[in-house]
Amino acid sequence: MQSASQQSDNSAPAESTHDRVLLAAGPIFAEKGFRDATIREICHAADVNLASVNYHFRDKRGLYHETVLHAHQMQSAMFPIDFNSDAPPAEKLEQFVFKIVHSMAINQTGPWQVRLLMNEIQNPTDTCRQLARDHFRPFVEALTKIVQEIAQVKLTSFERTTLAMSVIGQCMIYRFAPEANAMIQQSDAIHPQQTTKEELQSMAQLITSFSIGGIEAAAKRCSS
Amino acid sequence: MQSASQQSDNSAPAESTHDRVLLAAGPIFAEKGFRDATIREICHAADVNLASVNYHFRDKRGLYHETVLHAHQMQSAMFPIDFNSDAPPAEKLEQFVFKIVHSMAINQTGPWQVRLLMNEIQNPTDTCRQLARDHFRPFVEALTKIVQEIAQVKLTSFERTTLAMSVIGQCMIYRFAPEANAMIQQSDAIHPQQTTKEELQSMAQLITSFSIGGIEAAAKRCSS
DNA sequence: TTGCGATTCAAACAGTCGTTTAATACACTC
DNA sequence: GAGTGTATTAAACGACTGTTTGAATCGCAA
Repeated sequence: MQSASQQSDNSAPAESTHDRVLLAAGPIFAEKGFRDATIREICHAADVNLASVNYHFRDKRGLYHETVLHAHQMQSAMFPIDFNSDAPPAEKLEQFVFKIVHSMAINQTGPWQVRLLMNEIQNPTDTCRQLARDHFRPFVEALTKIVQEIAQVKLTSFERTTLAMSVIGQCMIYRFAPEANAMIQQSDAIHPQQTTKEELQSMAQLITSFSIGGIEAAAKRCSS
Repeated sequence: MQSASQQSDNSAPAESTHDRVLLAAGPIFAEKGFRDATIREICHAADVNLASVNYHFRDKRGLYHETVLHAHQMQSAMFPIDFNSDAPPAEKLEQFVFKIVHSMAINQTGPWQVRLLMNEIQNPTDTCRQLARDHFRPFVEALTKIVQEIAQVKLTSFERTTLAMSVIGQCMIYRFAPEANAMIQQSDAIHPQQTTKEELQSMAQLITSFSIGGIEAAAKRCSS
């Protein structure tokens, strides 16, 4: 197998074959999906031999698996969040919304990391199961707690989860189908292509206000 | 080309080859996606010759195109909506939410029509462009008008659209990634697999309450 | 029956894919 | 310099894909 690190220098251009393939695979898997991306194209982009994928990653799925995990940790590191904050719940909710919205809409089509993770979520493999267990579930559970705090009245498990999903749904709708979104809103200006930082900011604030008002209204309805 | 209708009887078993292929293709395209579905599998399921697809639909894409359009009109006919109702806006919003939620969660994995349309929306072809122009856009515009009515204060185009998308996002989040959703909520009961009619009902009511409260709260924030 | 267009059929075609193989080059120890 | 395990390479393999082809079959009018 691979020899950990044989290069002693840290010069950027001299990456190992392993890493060159991993980096090249990301955008290609993200754009074309697992099936339509070909090993030949990836190896060509990485400028390595065709057999490299099978040598370093066992097979195509192995490469895909590592690519998705790598993409997630890049994406996750860019937007850390404090799960144990003692800020008021409204502020914590704002943090969550900002994290999701910003991590999803950095630039036009979204970075390839986001597209890759979206594909994996929509067409999940074992990789997604692993991510769900280790990252997504704790995230959703933390959000659910915040929802309960904002609601004031005691909610059932069903109500809590539905409201939390409402918050997440608002943030993610833009990234689930960006192309179709652009088709629908077309040249009507709005957020598709090239969302500015200011638009992103006000979008997140709108969603936060919407969510807080929504949770309170729904909770009032639940208690009666 | 095909001879319109050569069969005079309406007996169910004797469908034309054209229709048998169309019906068989739906669930297979829905489950496996365009690329992974093979015309050999479709033709085998329809019990017709391999060359039938190319004869009746030109090529694989032609069959896919017709299959998606057919799926949409089946789905659309099942949940009609009154665009020109003069009911109070809150009631109209409730109608919209009910339509989306119900049309998306009929049974566990959703009917193949929903899956097929979701795939097309998430990975759009020209078929999606056609649907967006003829159906999705008018739908979103009608919803946007309702949002404006509920908001009371005059909203900008950006605000209107963002709030309308918030409503849609809440409804669709469950169907964009049903498998991943199940992974996250796992055995925690909740709505994934087998949503009952009652759950669906209360989910739609929760989302409606959430949305009305959300729109009012966001609008109040916008006007200040 | 004969002729004709529409449909169905078995078979093959041409291309692409992931993977394997066997030979080679490399880095390093003894 | 011989030996050794790792890494890279060009070439091929075998399987599967969408599509085409040319003959066979059917329904039906003249």
